[in-house]
Amino acid sequence: MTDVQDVETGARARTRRAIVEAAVTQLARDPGVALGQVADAAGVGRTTLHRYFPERSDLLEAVGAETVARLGEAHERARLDQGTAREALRRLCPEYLLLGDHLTLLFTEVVPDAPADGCADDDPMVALVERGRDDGSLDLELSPSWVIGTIWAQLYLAWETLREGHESRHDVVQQLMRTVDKALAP
Amino acid sequence: MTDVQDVETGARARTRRAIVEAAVTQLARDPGVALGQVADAAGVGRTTLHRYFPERSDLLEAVGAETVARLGEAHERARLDQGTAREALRRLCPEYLLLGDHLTLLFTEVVPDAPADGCADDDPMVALVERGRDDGSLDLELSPSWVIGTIWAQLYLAWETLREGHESRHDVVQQLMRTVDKALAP
DNA sequence: CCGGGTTGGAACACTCGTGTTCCACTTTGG
DNA sequence: CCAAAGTGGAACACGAGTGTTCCAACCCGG
Repeated sequence: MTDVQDVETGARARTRRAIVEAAVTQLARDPGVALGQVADAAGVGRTTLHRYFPERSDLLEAVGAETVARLGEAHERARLDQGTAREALRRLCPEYLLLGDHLTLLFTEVVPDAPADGCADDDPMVALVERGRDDGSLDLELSPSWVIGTIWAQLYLAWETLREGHESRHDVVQQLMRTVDKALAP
Repeated sequence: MTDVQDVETGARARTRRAIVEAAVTQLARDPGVALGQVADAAGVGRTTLHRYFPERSDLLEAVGAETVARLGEAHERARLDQGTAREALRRLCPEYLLLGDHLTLLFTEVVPDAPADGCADDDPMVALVERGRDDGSLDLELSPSWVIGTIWAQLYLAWETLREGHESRHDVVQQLMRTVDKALAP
């Protein structure tokens, strides 16, 4: 039983990581990118890529797993269950922004079975928003799905702005927090 | 000299419109959609589609022109130069929302030379935001490009929400206006 | 030093979308 | 009613991406 999280050392593991990372970058740029281009970006031959991921869908699955894992880490670091929902949200946004291209993948849904923008029932974001409505830290006139959608939309804007390179991360985070906070406060 | 805007009547014009409209819908769903699928959606043969638009780029160009035209009409209807910038913005949002799938095309930039999210200098949106910063109806701590980005991001969210069909247009417009207004007010 | 593990390139067959040509059919306007 | 315009389908060549096989070269550990 070779689990997804094998011994992440040695040549094989290193090659595998390189391919997945390159795939994340390239897929974020163009969802229909050719596998040969991913291989080039990873610095490996196309043959090698196919050795690790026989079919395109296998690679997409691996990328999805990686994204989900990163998402989970972000949730942990943000300690979502501490303080009011709004405070938790203020910790969560910068963490999400660290996901980089994974944000693009989540937003454009190029990846299979990755939790799309607030569609999963076990999404911590859903629970967080529910809590925010209870503790009065969120605007009750906005539906939960709209609140979640707004957060994702602004996160995407923040990441795109950052990727363009015209504004510093500090400025982007500042404006992201300000916008989200004002929009969602009661 | 057969201009883009011919006598928009007769069989040819009707067929042409059907193809372009189908292309807008299909391209919004999948930017890499096959031309055969566009032809099917338009209710014409693939041969006929190629008769009107010899190459894929020709169709994309026509779709882009259509989008730009619709955008212009929305700008006119919103009477951007009347009242404060914030008032104009409140008229503009619902108009933009009427653009439907064209919003998706603008947002995902599948179309050539269509003014991407606030990248064009002659974009009325840029002028509007400049005015808003002058007349004090917009938050000065947010950069102009962030303000424009926020508007587009929320518009896209609104359209996607509407397209899902879980909320009425009235509710969506209500939440869109409330969110944008709160986020961008000083 | 040697042998297994790993790699990359060449070559191949296959699928799919594209763009083209040709021809028979239907519609429409004079 | 009849010719011209418009249409749709079949068939074709072509290119690009995919997935596979085979083999020579390389690296690293025992």
